[in-house]
Amino acid sequence: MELAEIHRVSVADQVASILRQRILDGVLIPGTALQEVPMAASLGVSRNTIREATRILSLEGLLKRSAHRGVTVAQLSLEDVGEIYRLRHLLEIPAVRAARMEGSDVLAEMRNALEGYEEAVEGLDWVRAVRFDLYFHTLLIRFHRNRRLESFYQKLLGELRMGMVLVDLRHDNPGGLVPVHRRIFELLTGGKTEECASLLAQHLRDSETRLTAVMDQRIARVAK
Amino acid sequence: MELAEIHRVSVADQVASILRQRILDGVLIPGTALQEVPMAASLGVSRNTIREATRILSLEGLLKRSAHRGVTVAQLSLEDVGEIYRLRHLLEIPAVRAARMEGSDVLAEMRNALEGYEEAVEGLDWVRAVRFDLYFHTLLIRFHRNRRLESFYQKLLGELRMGMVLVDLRHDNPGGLVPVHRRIFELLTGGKTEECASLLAQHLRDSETRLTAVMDQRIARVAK
DNA sequence: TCGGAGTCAAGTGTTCAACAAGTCTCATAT
DNA sequence: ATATGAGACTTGTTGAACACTTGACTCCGA
Repeated sequence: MELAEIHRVSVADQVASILRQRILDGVLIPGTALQEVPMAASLGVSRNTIREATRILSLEGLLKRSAHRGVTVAQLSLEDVGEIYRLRHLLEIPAVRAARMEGSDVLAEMRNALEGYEEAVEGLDWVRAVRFDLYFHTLLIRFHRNRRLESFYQKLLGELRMGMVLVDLRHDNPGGLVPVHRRIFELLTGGKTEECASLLAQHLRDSETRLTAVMDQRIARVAK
Repeated sequence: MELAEIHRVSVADQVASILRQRILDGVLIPGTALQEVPMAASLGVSRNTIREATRILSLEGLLKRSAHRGVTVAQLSLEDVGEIYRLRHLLEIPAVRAARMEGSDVLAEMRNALEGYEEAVEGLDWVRAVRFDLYFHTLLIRFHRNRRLESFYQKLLGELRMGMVLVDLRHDNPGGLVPVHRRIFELLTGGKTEECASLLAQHLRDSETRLTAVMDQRIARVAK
């Protein structure tokens, strides 16, 4: 008899997962106010459980709580984006330098991420594309072989993803990014570490510029 | 009339702070089991509030929850220590390279931390010494000027502190570390960035070795 | 018309009590 | 000595209640 993996997750964690997914997939838009009673009713759980879930997500930076005023879906500012991208440089570049290919399970997963990304782009599924894009970068971080860093990074990219799913696919075709990802992967597997690092740095700069531009437009439009 | 800073913190947050302090000061020893009802009674709050607080601290890595089995104060393994120290290298070294002295409020605080540390060592107050030691390093990170990184780092050093306060002062005199901290500070203010970085790296290696040795002894003693 | 004080509904913060669902202990039987 | 239950204990979750804030609305006077 095999040892079965039992799925024992607390209700609060499950609720947190559901909400997290809705936020990351752009179903819940930044700024949206969430009320405890309606949420509890719609998910079929008690208010206390909802409160635990929102507590979790606020510590992850996806929700923002203000006392007696309720929780809202967090909104990334331009400073936030700058901050996160500086961290991406700080952490991803050393990651490719630390990369060792020996029997790496990471590479296989990266190939999956790459293919998922390319398919999503081809199918014009923006949400999926963003998910695979950031998943690819998370895998880069895995070369540090550091669980704490990995979970921190996942949180970081979660915040970013929340902002990225909002950009409009028609104005901002991500297709141009496909070759970059593939090239990064090839340089990495080819052992051309320094070339890979500098291409990655360039890619990060481009990505930031692109996101910042869209956010600027959005801000301008709102101000109008 | 001035705009007064109002201190409106939820009870759950206050409870979390109290428990956090007790853990970081070594009052609550790693491995200790915490029960909800007695805690709630002793702190004069409800069970729900206690649960929120423990949820917070478990996300910080200071408590460990296992379903239906209660929460215990987290215990650092040797792997954890290694992981944390690798992150310290990864983050602190670039921090001194990024350091810019222009009108820095950080430097003044570092001097405070330094003096607090030296006083604590002189007074043989180990808990205080560890607190100031790690505070000094937190300030180093501040040169990155990145709030997310800072809060992550604080969490990291919190975990470490939980382990460090346990070492026995008599067997492991930290006095020898005083000059190192001061020297790092001097090199930093003197603009000798590279010397500072390499001294810091050495200091981190020493610190890890020292902690690991004590933990090894402790493990051996328990196994006996 | 405008601005401010008082009023009120709605929502969050916190507590309490109850029950469901695991876990641990310990006495019992083999 | 090793399984096996029964039962006590603890955590997980719910639902209801009440205190406190907040924000909007009304009403009033200038």
